Amino acid sequence: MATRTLRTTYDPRAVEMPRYTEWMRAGYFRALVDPSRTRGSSRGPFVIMLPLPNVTGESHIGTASTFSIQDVLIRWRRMQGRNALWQPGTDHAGIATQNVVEREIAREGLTLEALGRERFVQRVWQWKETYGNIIVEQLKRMGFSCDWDRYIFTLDPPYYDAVLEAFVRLFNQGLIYRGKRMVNWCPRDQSAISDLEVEHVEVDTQLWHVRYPGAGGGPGITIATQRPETILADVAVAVHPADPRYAALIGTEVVVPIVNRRVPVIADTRVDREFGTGALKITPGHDPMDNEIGTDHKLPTLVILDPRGRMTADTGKYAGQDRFEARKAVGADLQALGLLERVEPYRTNVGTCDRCHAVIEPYISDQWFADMTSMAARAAEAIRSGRVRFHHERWAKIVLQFLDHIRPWTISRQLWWGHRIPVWQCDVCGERTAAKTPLERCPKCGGGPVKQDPDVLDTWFSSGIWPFATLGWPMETPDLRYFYPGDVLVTANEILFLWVARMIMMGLHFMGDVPFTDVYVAPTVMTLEGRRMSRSLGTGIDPLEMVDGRGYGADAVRFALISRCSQAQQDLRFNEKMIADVRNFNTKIWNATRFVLMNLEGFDHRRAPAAGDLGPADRWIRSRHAQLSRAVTAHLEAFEFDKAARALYEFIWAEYCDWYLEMAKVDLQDAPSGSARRAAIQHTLWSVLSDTMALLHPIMPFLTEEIWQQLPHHGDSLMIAPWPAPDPDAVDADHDRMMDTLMSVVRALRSLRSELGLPPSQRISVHVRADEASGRLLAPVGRHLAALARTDPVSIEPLSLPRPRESVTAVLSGVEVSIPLGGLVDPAKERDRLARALRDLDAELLSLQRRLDNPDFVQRAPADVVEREQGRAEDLRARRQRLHEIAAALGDGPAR
RNA sequence: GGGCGGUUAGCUCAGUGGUUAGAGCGCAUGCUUCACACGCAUGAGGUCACAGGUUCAAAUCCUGUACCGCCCACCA
Repeated sequence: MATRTLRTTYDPRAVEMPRYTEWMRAGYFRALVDPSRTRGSSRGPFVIMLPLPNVTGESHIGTASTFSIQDVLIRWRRMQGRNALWQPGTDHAGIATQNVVEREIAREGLTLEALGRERFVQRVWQWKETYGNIIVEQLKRMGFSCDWDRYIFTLDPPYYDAVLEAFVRLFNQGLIYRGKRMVNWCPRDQSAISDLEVEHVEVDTQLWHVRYPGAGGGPGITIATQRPETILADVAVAVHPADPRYAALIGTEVVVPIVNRRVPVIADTRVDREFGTGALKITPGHDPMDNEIGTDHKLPTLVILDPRGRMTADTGKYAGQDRFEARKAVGADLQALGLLERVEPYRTNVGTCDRCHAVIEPYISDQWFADMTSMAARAAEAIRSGRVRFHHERWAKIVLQFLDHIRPWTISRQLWWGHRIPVWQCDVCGERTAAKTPLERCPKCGGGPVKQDPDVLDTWFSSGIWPFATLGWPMETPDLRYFYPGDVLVTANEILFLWVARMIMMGLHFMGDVPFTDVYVAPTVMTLEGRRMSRSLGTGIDPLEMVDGRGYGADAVRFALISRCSQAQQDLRFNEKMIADVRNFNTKIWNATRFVLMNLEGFDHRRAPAAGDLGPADRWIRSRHAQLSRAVTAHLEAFEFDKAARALYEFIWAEYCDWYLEMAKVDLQDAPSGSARRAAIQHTLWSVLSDTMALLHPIMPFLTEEIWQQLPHHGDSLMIAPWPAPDPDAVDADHDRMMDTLMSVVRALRSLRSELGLPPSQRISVHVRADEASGRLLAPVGRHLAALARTDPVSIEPLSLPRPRESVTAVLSGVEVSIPLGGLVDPAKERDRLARALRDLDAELLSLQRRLDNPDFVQRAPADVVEREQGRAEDLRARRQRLHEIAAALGDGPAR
């Protein structure tokens, strides 16, 4: 073939997108039911459900990292021959999307009310058509090999139908019920949210100490509160029954300031005597614990805040004030009344809405709840029995903790964008009926007109059925039978409860089986300072900006993230430099390929080299490659992506490029064109590089495909090439040892050269003297030794021969290398060098000898360990002896 | 308040009982060595957070302490 010339740098921008288009066109991402590839077989299905990004989503380093891991798994399994399905889609993301569009219409001076439900929902659809594909395009740009033909949006009609089906079934099973409860209310979003959507944040606030005078004119009781505005809704003051300070007051009445309401002093063990004054004001309308206490003591519930968090009309002068405004106003009035004893600074947690960050209001309202108790128990059992495994396994404990303490799930949202709750209530008899198709009349009383519930479902309710609803459920489709249950779920730890736990619960409930067997929890990507990456904080790295803006390419971003995804860490500190480093790695691979291509004239891959035609370097790199291939596969199987990436990096750079290619240069010089020997070298250059590209492909699909296509004899895409099977026969301990010896000799020579200030351009003559074993190892690579150390041709002589005079010598195990310098040897420097070498050797020998002199060690340590240490000691003593000889020959031997 | 993780070279991290603890980056020195200066070579740099303990042997196992981070939690 003709020599190809390639540029010395690789431009990912020029190749990545066109290549992706080609893959798409070829249909490589597609997964189809194939009964001949049976479940559980080596060619059977392998399924990953993409953690569906929000339609409002944009490229984010966190998604880039979890999705890169998924693509590694999918591409690797696909190459292994599995029928790999990566199911993509996007989430309608109820509150998030509604907020975005609400802001949009607000800019036009419109409000929700003015627009009306139907027109608003239409607007959101319009918005979705315009912007909803951004995230999909970004995923494609990263090279992710999802089966886009199967792309699903959670409000697509079939998926919508599945969501309603799930609701109706749970409703009819009595697992969904309606109730008037205290829920987490977001005054900004005007909706209930679930416990999991509340983010607790630490804030500095104040603790107000307020006196409630006794109804009979006594001093009364002083309480401590963070929320003086809720005093208006107080219905009691509670103290601990065993608190001597207040024992006499229990059963008496005190007067709530401002509203002058007489309320009882009650006793309840839930009061903490240590906190504040030990007396607790009871506000059942605005505090969860007070609500419980109020219920138990049959106290009335007063409400003084409206759904927007403003004081209600019946609060007199405070009516209409925001809760925080009212807090100050009430505080001032208490002060004026002389009932505010003191205000102290106080640090505490407040609940905020995870979408809009408004402070959550505990609020009593009518909502739909799902009772998850039995589902959680089954999910917990599945995890405990190992049917679902977590990586790292510590996450299992955390999920179990959640499942073991499961609480009712508030599933209704007072929004317009989402799956509308399929419940119709009869105007006449009040009966509520769940049905997938709209009802006209009440089925209970037969005639009453019905109205549909106005609320929509929690977004996470619909994503909980993602693993099977995407495959056609509730219909028994071939897809569902073939692809469910799936295999791996890769996600960030922040949605373990919101999503992962719920998929396990729903999968077991509706499908009778877990949705996946392995959950890999990816680390959270942080800045170098340990701050969360976030666009709003300006601390983020935008992967797309790295890929195209900075020109590093998708491969570099993927490798940089994956090589640092260790299971042990829950954080991943990351910066742009790490991506730039991978770009350098890519250039290195690219140039190694150029070198290989330049040396493939006349190469025919069908001419498999005979064993005798392979040189020592060829055998060594084939041996190392076989070991690499085994290691990479094992690491991927163990979800150790960082180790797989590092093994590849190490092999390519430090073994293939730094040593093998340099040695191959020597071999190519020696092997005549057209010879079998030359063909063997070419075959090694080509096959090791090709197979390494295959191993690297799941992590860096674009560069590896590009090189695969440049290398001769690869017709089809690397995407569908077989995963390299390690060749056990290639593993060659003798040649591994040979190279170890060669490397240490070469390094010793380079080190001497550097220390003596001999520039690389200066050829030097060296004497290598070796004992029998080392001599045998070095003899076949003498030419390489000379080339790598840039010396005149060397002959390997027996160690028993005398050292050359007037030379400097490095002493290795079984080998000595000497550089004759004639009169240029500086005895002082040389003595110094030898003294340092001796000092290191002695230190090592000393600690070793101490161990060997310890009878406990010799008796108790395993025999092989003792034997090895004895061997080492012997070697060290021999080397020390030689160093002493050299020093003695110099005269004025170094002080011991 | 409960739970979990981390602490190893200037930085980011490997290293889970057995050589004198490693890598990449950064730093220093030298190099237009015919694939690559986004490179090559050589080198400096660590009392493995601290204190106890177990063991013939501890960065590694156990206990405690400190600091950093995360999750859960109705002490107002």
